[in-house]
Amino acid sequence: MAQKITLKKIAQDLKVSISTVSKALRDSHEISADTRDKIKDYAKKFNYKPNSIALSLKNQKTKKIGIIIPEIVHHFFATVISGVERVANEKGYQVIITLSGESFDKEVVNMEMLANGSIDGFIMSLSKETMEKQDFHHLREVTNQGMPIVMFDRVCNDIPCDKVIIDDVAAGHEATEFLLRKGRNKLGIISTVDYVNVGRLRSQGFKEALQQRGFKVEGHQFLKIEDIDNCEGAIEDFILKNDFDALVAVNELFAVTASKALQKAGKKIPEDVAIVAFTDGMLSKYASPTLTTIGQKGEEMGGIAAAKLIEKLESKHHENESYETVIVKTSLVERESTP
Amino acid sequence: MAQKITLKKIAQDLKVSISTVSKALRDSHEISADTRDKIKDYAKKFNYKPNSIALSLKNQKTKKIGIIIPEIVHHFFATVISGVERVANEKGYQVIITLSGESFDKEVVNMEMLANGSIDGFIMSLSKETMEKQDFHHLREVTNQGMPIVMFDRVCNDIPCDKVIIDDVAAGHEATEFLLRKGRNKLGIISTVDYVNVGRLRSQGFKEALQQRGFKVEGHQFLKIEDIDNCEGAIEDFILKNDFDALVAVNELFAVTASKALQKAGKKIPEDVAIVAFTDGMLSKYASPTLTTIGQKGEEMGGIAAAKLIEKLESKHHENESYETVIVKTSLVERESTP
DNA sequence: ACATTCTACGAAAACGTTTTCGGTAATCGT
DNA sequence: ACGATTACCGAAAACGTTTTCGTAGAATGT
Repeated sequence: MAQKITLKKIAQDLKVSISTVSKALRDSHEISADTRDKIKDYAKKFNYKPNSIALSLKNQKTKKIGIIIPEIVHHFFATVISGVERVANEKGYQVIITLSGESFDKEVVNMEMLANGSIDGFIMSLSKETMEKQDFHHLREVTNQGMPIVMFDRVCNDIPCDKVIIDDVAAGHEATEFLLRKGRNKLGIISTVDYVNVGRLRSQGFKEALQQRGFKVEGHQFLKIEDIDNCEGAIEDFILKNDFDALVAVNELFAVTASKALQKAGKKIPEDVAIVAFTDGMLSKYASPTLTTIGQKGEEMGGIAAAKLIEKLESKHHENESYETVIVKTSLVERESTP
Repeated sequence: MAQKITLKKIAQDLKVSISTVSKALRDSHEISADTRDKIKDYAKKFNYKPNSIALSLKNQKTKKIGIIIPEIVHHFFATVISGVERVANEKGYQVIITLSGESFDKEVVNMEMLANGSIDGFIMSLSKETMEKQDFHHLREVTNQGMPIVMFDRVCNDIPCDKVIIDDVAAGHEATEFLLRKGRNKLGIISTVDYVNVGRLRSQGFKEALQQRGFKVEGHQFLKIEDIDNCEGAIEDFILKNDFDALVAVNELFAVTASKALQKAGKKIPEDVAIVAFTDGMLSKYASPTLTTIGQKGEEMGGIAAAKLIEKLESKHHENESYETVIVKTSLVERESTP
């Protein structure tokens, strides 16, 4: 009903110029106390708030940061967003979210839409398809225009930008070493296909830990899942065909699926088989038995990513052309799935 | 590096006017084929994309919709966002997300920030504090300015707007009736405090179903949880002090917590105690035993909310001053926690 | 009394678009 | 050959800000 109030309208109603209104509201010394108060009262009465679009256009910055992630219905990504939102808000920024749905094309389209002035910078985690194709032209285009990107979790090294990751190799190593110290020696790992960084790197850590302890590492110890939504069959096969006494799973879903398959096969957890999962979320906390996991610190990663991006945005342009990769420390949370 | 290219720059480089460039790019018949092609080639070469901020300012619409939800680290809300994002994107809209963190003040602040021209309309679910205070002035202010709101899940009736909800009473009824038909007759319900709509209404459905079947309904059958993060103690008490043979829980967390407490107490599920939960998510699917739940259709709700909002936005202003409440049908998914 | 400094305000540019309105040629019709 | 139409292009306004600059009158200094 009541149209949005603008500087112009206030100026007309009060018979002063637009400049005067603007200055009065910003407490300029150029304006007499009388007119200043008059204008401020009027503005408050009609609940004036400067139009952020106009400000964005004028200032050439939007105070918005764009997020592109594969999925939001995924606890880890949700925690990251939560962290980004928290520190962004603290610094007066808002967050625009788009979802790639693991599709390269949608990632490209979303980037183009956001890069046309809608935002000041990106925080993103690459889609599976992008990782697979290794096609990063859309990222390069954006950085070439001078728009900063901070990548997290699923990153690539071909683009000059800050990155926030966990040391997946070290984490895989830690999970494996933990199981070895518990006296287990027939280990398997349930991972993703290799083009997904996290899967490959955690598997590598797994391998290194075993080799360091002098164990032989063989192919049958590795299961690489392609379709995360249909993993039951593969996992069941995997645990039945092998005689593991401990499993590492690169995410909760694989872990709980394995846990169920094992129990169905009459194995006791953790007595017969111990399990360590990644990505400490709901499932780990509430599965039966609860799962020992390596936490991925999504909230923290999001917060760091946002802080780094905003720092770049607010440092006087170009000055700071160095890029950093922050490695977030993981932490192992012991629960019932390990002895 | 390479500065963003604008109409002005193209015009300068090609020695024509800005208007000519704009028209050429939009295939105006006023421009000769020669200059049109020349301009289009140049624009394509430098990857020109119209600045969306400038467009927003000119058109007085941003093609963005704002979402305000209590938490994003919550499967139901994540699915809703996913649905909103999907249909919004289909219709050329983008999504800005802010989190209230269940805080009234943050909800107000976020609304004010977004209402200053950043978006064309709201989709939101109220924070717990807002429900408790029953203070909706911020919503009224926004609607008074002519900005449409669509509320979902946690709604209020004091504001003229579209709403998307599930029929919580009917759903509570359905869950209860389902258990009764299975022959159970000592039922309890684990719910939230009453000012949270969904808890109150589902409890009401529970009550009605029992009364319809001629059962007496007593206070000891109801547990109302205040602090969702510390519910174990209360739930354990509840199931030990009562001799239930079936439980309704208004969310997954309560259900799985109860399930664990019951098993710890030596009860078998579903033989001794059956459980029906709400909000079909990860936990229901992967708990042990898996949980029979009433799905909340978050994705669908989000999609409907977005569709209704965009419809309002694109109907010629003011014409359509009627508001609708869409009731999304729930569906019961049977799993192991019921016989 | 005259030059100088303040005080208080307005005009206008700028951000990047789109669109309306004119205007200048050239072409057409007769 | 003369008016009318057409093809093609530019100027300018508008969206809502902020900011630089200009300037009128008043106050001050000598």
